[in-house]
Amino acid sequence: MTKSSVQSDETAALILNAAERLVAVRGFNGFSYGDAAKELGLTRAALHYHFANKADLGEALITRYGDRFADALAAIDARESEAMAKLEAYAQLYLEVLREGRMCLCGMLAAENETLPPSMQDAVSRFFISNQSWLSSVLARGTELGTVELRGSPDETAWLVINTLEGAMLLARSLHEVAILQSSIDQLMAGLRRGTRVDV
Amino acid sequence: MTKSSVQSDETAALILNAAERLVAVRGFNGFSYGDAAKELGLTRAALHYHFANKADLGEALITRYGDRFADALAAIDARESEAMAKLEAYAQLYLEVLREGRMCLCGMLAAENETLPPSMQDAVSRFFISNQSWLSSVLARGTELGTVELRGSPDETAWLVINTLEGAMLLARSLHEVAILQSSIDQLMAGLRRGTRVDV
DNA sequence: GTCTATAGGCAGATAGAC
DNA sequence: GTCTATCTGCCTATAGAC
Repeated sequence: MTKSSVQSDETAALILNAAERLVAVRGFNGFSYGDAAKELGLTRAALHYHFANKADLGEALITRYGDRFADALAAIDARESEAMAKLEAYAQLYLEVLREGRMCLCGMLAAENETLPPSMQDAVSRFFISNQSWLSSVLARGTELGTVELRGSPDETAWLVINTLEGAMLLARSLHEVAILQSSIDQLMAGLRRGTRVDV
Repeated sequence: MTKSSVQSDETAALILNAAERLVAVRGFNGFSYGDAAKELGLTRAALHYHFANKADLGEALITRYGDRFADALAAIDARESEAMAKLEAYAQLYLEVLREGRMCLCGMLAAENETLPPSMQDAVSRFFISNQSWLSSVLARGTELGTVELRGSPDETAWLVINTLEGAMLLARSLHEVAILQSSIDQLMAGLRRGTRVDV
């Protein structure tokens, strides 16, 4: 790999960093090449060299975000063996993003779905389906082992977990109240943990 | 009231109708005066006559939406006396909006929060707090009467309900799968209804 | 790779005729 | 109340110099 191509990759990564934060905070439609260029001390033309158009940049954003999320899930699998511990770690990912004042990138893009290029819509869908699939496996395994108690199927419950976390993030961020997410996580986990339910 | 002022009110209402749908589908940043004007067969200048600037239009949108939601909650209170029935009816409001292919107006605006004029941010916050307050009362009353069983305080659980519904709407809409919301509603309700929990 | 310059379009907003 | 015309500014994107 030549020096210039390394620099190119590094610049591309810096652009993705800035763009990811801007999109997660302001939305794809509230973000422009000019915003990112300004932050990086570059011109808009330089950004177009690395990402020819906004749809390309958007796709790259989602792909990298999805890859990073997949890595995080693999790390959780390597670190935690018990289902509830995995779920707690999963929820912590959302809390960390919120504490940076961001939305989940794909949660933000889901809101803007109707205005996104189809390639980005598809990438967002894949992100959620991948998360749901991981969660569903964790929930199914936890049920087998008796640490998790479901009210619906693992698939349905997996969606409930994602929905609750994404929605709680949305509300917590707009109300400037992290506790809104924290408390929803606590209640969600209490509802899944076997042996914490109080009546019949 | 003169005929012309009636026409003005009617035109203003038509503008709000078109704008509300466009914003709930495309977002405030994905919406323009031109979009609404085109739908109504008017010019952008005509819209500026009724709503001088976009922030004014946005505030009017939220105010009217909040008033309509408050009316719907009052109708629920008049129609249903039991807490779980009220909660089911509340959830149905979200399902109806989703079936029209829309997001909750304020859920959409919550995502775009950081790019909104402060007056709109405040109005969105008030909307959610008003909903949370109503839900909290319903949950507290249901607990007293023994039809509802909470895992947290009524306040915390009220946020959980809103978060879950907003998040489920967000995901269901972007994945074109109404069942994602329906199933989250079912699980949420099952978790609140006394006597449906299966273990201790 | 990054720049300057620019094209071409659409945005929000206003002025003034009707 | 609604129109046409216009201002101003920002946007995405490209061409071509360095």
